[in-house]
Amino acid sequence: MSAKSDNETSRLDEAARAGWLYYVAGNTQDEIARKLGVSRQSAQRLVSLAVSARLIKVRVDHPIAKCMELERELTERFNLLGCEVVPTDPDAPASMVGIAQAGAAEMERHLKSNHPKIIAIGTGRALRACVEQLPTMDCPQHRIVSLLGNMMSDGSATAYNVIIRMADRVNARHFPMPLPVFANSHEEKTLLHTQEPVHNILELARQADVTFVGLGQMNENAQLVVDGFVTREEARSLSRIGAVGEITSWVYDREGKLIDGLINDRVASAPLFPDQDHPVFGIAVGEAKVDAIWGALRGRLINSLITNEATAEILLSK
Amino acid sequence: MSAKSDNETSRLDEAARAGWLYYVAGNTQDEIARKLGVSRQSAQRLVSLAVSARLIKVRVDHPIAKCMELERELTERFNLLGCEVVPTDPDAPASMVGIAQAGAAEMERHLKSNHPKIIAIGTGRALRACVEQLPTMDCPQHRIVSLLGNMMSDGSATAYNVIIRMADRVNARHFPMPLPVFANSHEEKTLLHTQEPVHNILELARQADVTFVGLGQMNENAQLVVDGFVTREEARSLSRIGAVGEITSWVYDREGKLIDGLINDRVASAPLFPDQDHPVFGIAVGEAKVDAIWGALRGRLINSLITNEATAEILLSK
DNA sequence: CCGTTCTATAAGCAAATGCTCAAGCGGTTC
DNA sequence: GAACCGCTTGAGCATTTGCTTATAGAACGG
Repeated sequence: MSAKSDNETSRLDEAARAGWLYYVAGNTQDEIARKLGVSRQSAQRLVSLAVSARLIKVRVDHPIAKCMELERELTERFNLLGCEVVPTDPDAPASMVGIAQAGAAEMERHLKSNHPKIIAIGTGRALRACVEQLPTMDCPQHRIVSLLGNMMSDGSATAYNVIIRMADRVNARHFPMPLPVFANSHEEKTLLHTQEPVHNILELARQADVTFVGLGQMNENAQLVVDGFVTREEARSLSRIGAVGEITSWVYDREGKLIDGLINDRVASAPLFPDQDHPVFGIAVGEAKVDAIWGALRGRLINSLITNEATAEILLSK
Repeated sequence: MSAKSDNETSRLDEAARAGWLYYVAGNTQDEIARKLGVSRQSAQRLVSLAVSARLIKVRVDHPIAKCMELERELTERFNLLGCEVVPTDPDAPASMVGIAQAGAAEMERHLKSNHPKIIAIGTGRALRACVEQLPTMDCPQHRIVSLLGNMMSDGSATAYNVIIRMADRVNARHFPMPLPVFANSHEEKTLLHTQEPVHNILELARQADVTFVGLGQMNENAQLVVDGFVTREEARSLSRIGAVGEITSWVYDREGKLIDGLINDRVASAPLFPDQDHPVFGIAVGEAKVDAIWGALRGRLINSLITNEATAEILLSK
């Protein structure tokens, strides 16, 4: 199934062994070199390969008081099903470091279940980072369904194809959405949605046991603008009429209400089901996203949150 | 409940934060020092505290081919319910490093269950090492029951009081066995076992959902001899009539059959229930233990095994 | 068969890390 | 109030690590 050569596999195997000797058994790289019968440089390379191939998983097993407190406050204030707040690196307050690990851990919890689950996935930088942190596993019992297509209207694909990467890592059945992000008109969208396969996928998404989405801010730096789905001009008008964020391209205001008309008429993504019982994780960090997060929480477009300390503090100070 | 001062707690909190910045966010200790507003030396101390307080958990997430293969062979040959083989440090083939982590991970799996479980525990260096690796958690739903007392016949206690440490770490109800390891006679043992509280504990042990025991070899270096429960002379005679190992002080031969009479008449530990459906993990490493492990597996005194590569290889070459 | 390419090894160096020791600091004892 | 104890801090130093460059050998293709 995998295209890896024996060569590469045994190399990873050696790397795992070196990583084990280094991180678990506490050997120095010199010792590892001797024990494995290679040069110190090779040992160093093996260890660093083990790290970069994400064979080495580190977690901090201590409830950092501040983060716990923020989780508690957020959960209470927004009646969340789940909430995780990770420490912030003061130099990179909007970095995905930590968030990615936490998100991956949450995904892993669900994936490890023997009970078959439907896992719905949006797109975006945050989700991509999370999926990159997933270990390779074997989960044929689960189904991963995409909440939105990743086609431009001309048929070309966008960068953040999260679902393919995820399915690849965890070996699960997956259902990418064979649609553009935006239809050319409301009518076209309706038409697309009635196609049999699309209909099935939308149905799966509706039944998802757990959902993970990224949150986009709605201003001139919006991902929708960067990706070219929405013109700078459109973004400005959306912003002017109160849009603060988007989830799977559904644009909403500070109350978490979807904006009527405009581009929401043409969004081909699976509809959002606010206030359901199954967890819907929003994953986002950074001051720029605070309004988007706040709106999504208010309108219960999401009911679970993964963010960092700095972002959580701003959210709670509003 | 805990005797930790606020001071100590906040120090651990800082340590966790430093550990997070170091291991997860990949900062250097200089950067951490700056971000946390302390000297580099303090940062270094915090990081090393985080490690020594076992806040930092590292696991290698790669099926090392050799170990997998050994697990498969052992499982097949001895029809095991569970088997884990960890890499061996060539310089310390009988070291608990790795074994302890693997054992702790197995324990953690059971402890994390919401469903209340009865977990039975023996004693010994291996089990102690495993328990030391457990994170602190809160598991009031489970019951931990000791399979044997830890009293000398004069009432003094022995070193490896595993169950207390374990219960302490995971905050579960626990049932130490209020008995000496050996009674003075078979009659006394029978009498002791009919006492109400002892009877209850034995009953709990019988119902255990999962059991963890260490395996002792039976020669002049046997733990039973070291601890002074058995004289060197007795050990020699046991060895002469075929004893190869002991589990919770029950002595058995190379077929895994309990040795009739002699000290087995006086063992006050919970009886062994070979061939049950619930996992009974034996944890042991080292060439010296191979005969003991082999016998226990043959007689199905254990049905699951945690050991290391080197030991597994010798086992399979027999 | 030769040249090319790739990889492992070796040497060396700068940065990062871990450790030791002495000084400082707060509290306690006499 | 002086001496002392325990603990933390800061400085210096030895070790370890990550990275760069040079070289030798193996693998490959023509």
